[in-house]
Amino acid sequence: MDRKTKANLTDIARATGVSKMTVSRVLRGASGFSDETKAKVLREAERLDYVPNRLAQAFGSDTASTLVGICVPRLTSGLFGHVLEGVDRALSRLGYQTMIGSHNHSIVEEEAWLRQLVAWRPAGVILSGRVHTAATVDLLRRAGMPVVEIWDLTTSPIDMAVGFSHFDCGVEMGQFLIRRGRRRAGFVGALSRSDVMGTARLDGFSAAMARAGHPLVDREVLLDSPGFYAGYYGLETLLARQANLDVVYFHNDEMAIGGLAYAAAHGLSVPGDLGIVGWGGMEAASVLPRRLTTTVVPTTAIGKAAAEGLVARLKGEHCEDIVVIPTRLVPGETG
Amino acid sequence: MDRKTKANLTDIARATGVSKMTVSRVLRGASGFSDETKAKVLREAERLDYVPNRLAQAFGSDTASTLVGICVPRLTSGLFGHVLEGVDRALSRLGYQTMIGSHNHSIVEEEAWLRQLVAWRPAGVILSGRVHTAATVDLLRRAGMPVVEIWDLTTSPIDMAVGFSHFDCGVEMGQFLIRRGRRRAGFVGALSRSDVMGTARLDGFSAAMARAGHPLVDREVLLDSPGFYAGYYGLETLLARQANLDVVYFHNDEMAIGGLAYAAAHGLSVPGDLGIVGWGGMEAASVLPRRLTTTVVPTTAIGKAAAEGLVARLKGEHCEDIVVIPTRLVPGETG
DNA sequence: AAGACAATAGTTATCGATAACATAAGGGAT
DNA sequence: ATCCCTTATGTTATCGATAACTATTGTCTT
Repeated sequence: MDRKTKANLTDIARATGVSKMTVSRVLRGASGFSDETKAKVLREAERLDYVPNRLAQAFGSDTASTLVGICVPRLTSGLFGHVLEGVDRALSRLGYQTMIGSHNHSIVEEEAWLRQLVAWRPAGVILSGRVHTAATVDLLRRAGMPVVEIWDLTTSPIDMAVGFSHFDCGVEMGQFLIRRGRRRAGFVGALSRSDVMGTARLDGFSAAMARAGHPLVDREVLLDSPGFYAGYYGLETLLARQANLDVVYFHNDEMAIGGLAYAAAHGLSVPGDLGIVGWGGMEAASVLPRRLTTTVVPTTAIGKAAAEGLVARLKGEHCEDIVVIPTRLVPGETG
Repeated sequence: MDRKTKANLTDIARATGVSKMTVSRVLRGASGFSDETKAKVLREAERLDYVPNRLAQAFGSDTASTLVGICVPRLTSGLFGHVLEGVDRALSRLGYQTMIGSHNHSIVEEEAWLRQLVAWRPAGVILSGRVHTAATVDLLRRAGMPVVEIWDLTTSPIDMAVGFSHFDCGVEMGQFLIRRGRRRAGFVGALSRSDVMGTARLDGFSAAMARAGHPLVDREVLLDSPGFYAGYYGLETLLARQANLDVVYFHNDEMAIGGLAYAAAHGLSVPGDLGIVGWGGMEAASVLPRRLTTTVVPTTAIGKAAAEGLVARLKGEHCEDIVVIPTRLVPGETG
């Protein structure tokens, strides 16, 4: 790992007999050089396997960084994987690089990650959710870079926001279940740490049921990661307390599928004895023997829109502060 | 986004009345300053909200980069999400930042990503698989940084390798099914582009069946992403050609679950009429009414080992070139 | 008391690219 | 012919941190 293993502008300049400024101009595609010079420079750059030093570029100019950070709650979630893919594909197509982080639903960890990121003087940052520490917000304002908050919309974003309202997702599902005749609803969640977005769905759901005159009967919220097992055992615990629920709203589809597994294992007929509905729209949900009733979230589209909005702002193009990417309640055969 | 919005070493030096070299020494924790100076410097750094400029650090010293790149086939795969989480958690704990990329099973896209990465002069890189373009290998050798190839082991890694043998996974499953009395096996896969690792499993499986005297009867390989739908329709297509298979090995668990859905929808008893086995060990597989027979891959452990090995090498500590993270065939109730 | 040495500090040069300014040559217009 | 552009190019300074060197103390040894 010796210093000077790579060719730089000076090497190309020496090889072609022009100044390194001219080389820089050619390689950047700026103006001010003859076709002949351009050809010579490009030929030598190729021959010397020139790789531009982005550290030097970003360091020297302050506007040239092509680094974008994105922080999501968990990298293991199927939904965030798709968001990440949407972001990364859009960014790399536009010539940017993606630095990731995960904070496990902790805004304190998010802040710690952001401090590390800011040290790299990135061009912009994408965060998940709309709740952040005061220091995070302060850091972002002082950094003066574009910020996109994705996943949960807010009416007053730090800079830009792309996503949908988790509260409204809950409301919509509540209203849907009321229309389907459900009256005694429960909720099973796994709100590890402070998952404010999952809580927002529960709040919306709860509000809708209450407004319809049939308030939420009971809830079981595990301190666990919101996966299949948590859904299975969460439902078991809830039903042990409340035998006569007619529907259960789950934190997400993974948990709902866990709930379906519990129902199947204990001879409960779904949706006859009990309705089971989820949230998120994981692919598995639609290929189950009985299609899960759930809210489909356009994950990749959110990632793509966030990345493109960020880049638009970087280029000084117009971009809406708030972009709504609507979710879609898909009635299945389980609720 | 003005230049000079952030305090730098010179600002702290001015505020404390020492040279910026001394400030640098204090903040880096190097030696050569009094406790009194240290206290003053730290106080001012705090007061001025000093954020070190990693661009300058990495640019100036050539050994100080704390940037590590990782490229996986797809960010949307549940398995790679866990790998990524393992990598990112280990790296951020050790003070490194993670830059991601995905190449959709194309070694040409991997090369393009690597070219972008190398321009950032990263401390190291983690790649997936053991097949790369010649230019990729060349680029890596000349970059002179630690490289970890994960996921599929090779006996001659570019630098280091962490993972397991996909071929052996296939062999093991073949031998297992033979022991269970299966004789007429099929395979359903979705090898988008050149998924050499999926192909290696098929090859191993095929070899094991042939060696036992019961060669693979038929295979259906879709040009699609290896998800639930592909498993569902892949099995349908395969069974249309070969009615009397007694077991089907799927590319992965998602596809196997799709296959189970097809079997359920068409009145096939599993494993009575047909065995269905997968690969990967997604959480869903273990909570199905009938637990899927599959190979569990310790994804997070692979990510963690790769990250820690890379950092060990960066720090000049000893680290094995090849780290085997064994997979585990878990007999379920479907095959 | 002189020399050796450690502790604490400052000075200078450097990494690679680029912005800003300077220069030189040529081409029209008057 | 002079002036004023335009085009092509070179020069200088700069970004922030740090390696490598130098300088100044003060302390300890013999």
